[in-house]
Amino acid sequence: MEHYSPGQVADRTGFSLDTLRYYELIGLLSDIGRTSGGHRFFTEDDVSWLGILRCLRDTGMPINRMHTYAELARVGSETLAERVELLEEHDRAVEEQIAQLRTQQAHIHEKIAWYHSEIATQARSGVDF
Amino acid sequence: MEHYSPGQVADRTGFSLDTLRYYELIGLLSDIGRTSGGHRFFTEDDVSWLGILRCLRDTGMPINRMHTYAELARVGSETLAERVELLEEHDRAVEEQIAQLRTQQAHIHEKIAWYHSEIATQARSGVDF
DNA sequence: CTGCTACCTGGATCGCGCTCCAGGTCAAGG
DNA sequence: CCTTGACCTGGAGCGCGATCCAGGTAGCAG
Repeated sequence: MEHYSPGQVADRTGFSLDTLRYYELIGLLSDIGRTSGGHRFFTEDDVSWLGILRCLRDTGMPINRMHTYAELARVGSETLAERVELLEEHDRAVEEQIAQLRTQQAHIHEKIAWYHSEIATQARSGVDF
Repeated sequence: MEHYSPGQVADRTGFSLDTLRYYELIGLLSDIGRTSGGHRFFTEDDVSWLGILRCLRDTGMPINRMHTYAELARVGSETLAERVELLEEHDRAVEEQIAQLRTQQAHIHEKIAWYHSEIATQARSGVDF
């Protein structure tokens, strides 16, 4: 127990096998276990770390930033403050991103409303040939 | 008046000169005016169309979707219904995107809170060498 | 007319984040 | 044992959305 094969981890995290290997390659994952035959196995901790990566990735954090975070985590507890700062900065970026989306969405709404009135006008003028 | 040089349009829309040319090339812009010498000039309509493109792009619409929209717009008023439908679908996608971001942001908040408590604990235990 | 900047074209290149492939090895069920 | 499917490695390739470049022309201020 507490060991997962690459395939199981792919299923649980939604990352592809290739992505898992890629993440290890570029240093987002480290100290991934290996069987005597060279096959990877993941621990519960690895899986929850992947959960964090997924969350950061899905909120648009670039890989080099995730890499910084991973390196801080690797160092140990003396980097807790730096890590929380990085997350807080990212949180602000996410907030900003949402605000931007809302603003642009408002423009889309205006455009949609304009289309509706245009369509209504067209209907009234009897254009249906 | 009512004519803008590529450089002016770049300034006003925030798209680079290269991007303007690229958008024309791939069919997001059409019937862009040319001087006798072959230099482009943009009308007020072109600029506002670019405003729409910017809005769609910034909310994550892929180019091939923008292209569909552009083609519908090119056809004329009989595609109004299709265009509004496309925008409404995109609007739902944006809504979804925001919801996703909020969900993931909540996880980030949890993580941040966890870090703060961890840091507090570490402070209490007097680790400051 | 001269200079100078803005603009032109076609095509190559980039950065990101994977994704795919060939050619092989491992490991578990029958 | 043997098969079969999951996994391994190194490296090439992809899709998107631009971005850059070389070598040349337009067009305006002085």
